[in-house]
Amino acid sequence: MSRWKPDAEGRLIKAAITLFDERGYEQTTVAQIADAAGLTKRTFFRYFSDKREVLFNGSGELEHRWLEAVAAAPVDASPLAVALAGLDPVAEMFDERHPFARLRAGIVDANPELQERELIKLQNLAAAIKAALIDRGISRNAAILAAQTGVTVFQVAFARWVEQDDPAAFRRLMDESLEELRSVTAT
Amino acid sequence: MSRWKPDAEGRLIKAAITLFDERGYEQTTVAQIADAAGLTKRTFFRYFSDKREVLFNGSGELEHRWLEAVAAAPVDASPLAVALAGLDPVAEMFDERHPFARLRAGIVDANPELQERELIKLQNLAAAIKAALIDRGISRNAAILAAQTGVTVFQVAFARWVEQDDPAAFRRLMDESLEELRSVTAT
DNA sequence: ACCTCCACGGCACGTGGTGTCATCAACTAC
DNA sequence: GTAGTTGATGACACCACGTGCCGTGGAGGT
Repeated sequence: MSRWKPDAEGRLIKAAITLFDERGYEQTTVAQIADAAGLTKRTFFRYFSDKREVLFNGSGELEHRWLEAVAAAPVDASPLAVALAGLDPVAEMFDERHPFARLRAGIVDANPELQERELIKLQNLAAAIKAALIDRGISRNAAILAAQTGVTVFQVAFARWVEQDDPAAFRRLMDESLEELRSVTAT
Repeated sequence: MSRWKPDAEGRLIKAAITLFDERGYEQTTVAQIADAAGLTKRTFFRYFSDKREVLFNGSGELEHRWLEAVAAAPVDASPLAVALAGLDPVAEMFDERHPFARLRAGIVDANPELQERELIKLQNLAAAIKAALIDRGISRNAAILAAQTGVTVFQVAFARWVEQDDPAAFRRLMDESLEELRSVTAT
């Protein structure tokens, strides 16, 4: 028999989300999370660099998928089209996580610290996309703006997807947001 | 003779920036800042809600100026034009603060915590602009995208302004960024 | 002469986050 | 099967952030 129960990280995430949802983020202590997962505070910080990070487990996969799609985009595509190539695999990734995303969004929306973390994750994503665009020979200026615009479209569409009921609507909402952005910037 | 030296807040800000620049943000303690300003830790937290906030003194004025300009924009202006109306008074505000902005940008760039705070300030600004646009009768969707786009243009132009040498170039850099954004989204 | 105000000091406390060492099942080597 | 090694976790001490609470004493009014 093994010395410890398996999947310590998963247990911590599950315990954290449950407690954040029940009592709120600030009212929940790291020690309480660790305790609920049958672990200690010290172990929590071995898996997550800080208390917020336990809610941002999926951000690595998001960035990974997005960058893969960017790398696979046609060579003759426009900067914005390349940046937006990430939207397809990302939409696919979210289709099955609608209930979880809602729960998590409720927690994040209720706490400024978590919103800050969410924003810097998005900025890191934009920076990575920008670097990929520059690698493709796109100018620095166009790369920044295309990457930032792509992430903005994602951000807006994500917010809409969370607050409506159709889990499969993500891709459509992204297209709509992009179209609205074009119409706004055209004037 | 008065019991305390005047301008406690200003002394705290000055001491903080000096110490952050010399030793780095994380290596500087709130107690050290307060001590350098001839005050105590407790008093620091009466002026600033947390350690980061001492670097974000100007954000209130920035938002105020921007929103004033939005309110004063012509009734028939497009959503994006209204959102961008804030760029003029804001550019004017920054002309005289180029050296300070550089010093501050160096500190912020060296620390993720501070970048998070900067991002949420920008998001709050975008949210305020969005609300102002909605008040003017602009649709929710267009308001979000116009506000977010306006802030993105500001953000990009600000970064360029800090890294180049002409303190008066802000307005021009904003126009260039906007033009590049139009060209990126048009394709 | 008295009173009220209020900016600040002082102190205790909870929590986040880290460095360091101990523990002990599982795995490896022979 | 015995010995050594590895690696996830516990245990503990510690520091800095941030807050609640009360004390203090000059400024300014009556």
